Amino acid sequence: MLPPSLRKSKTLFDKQNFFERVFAVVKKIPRGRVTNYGAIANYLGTGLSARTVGWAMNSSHILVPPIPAHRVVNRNGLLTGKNHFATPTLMEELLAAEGVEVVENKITNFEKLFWNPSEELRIKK
DNA sequence: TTCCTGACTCCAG
DNA sequence: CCTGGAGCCAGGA
Repeated sequence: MLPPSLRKSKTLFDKQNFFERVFAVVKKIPRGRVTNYGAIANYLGTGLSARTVGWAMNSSHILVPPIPAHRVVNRNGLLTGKNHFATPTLMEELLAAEGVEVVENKITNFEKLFWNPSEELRIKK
């Protein structure tokens, strides 16, 4: 039985390390590749809490140095978080600089560029 | 403490 | 193909 303080989170990951885990994964995303919130959540074992991953990204801008949050988009390859960057076009520009083509706020060839942490990082169970 | 919101997803119509 | 509702977790008011 989990202690009351952790019982709320059934996925029982240490809340204090959750952000660190998210950041650690994001940092490992190869240049020119992208992933989505759900994949990271799944990798961390939080499964259905993709929103929390996005929330972590929201807090990431205070990090020094900042993590490549622009490589994380939603499941459709849509740049849903672009408005949270310094400028509305910064996210797209950063991706373009890595060779990732973005059209209408959407990453083209998203399936090919998709980087799945659960596979790439080879989780042992 | 309760209520609300959100860089998400999934599922039913 | 599009829309709405529900589940999810952490912070802020």
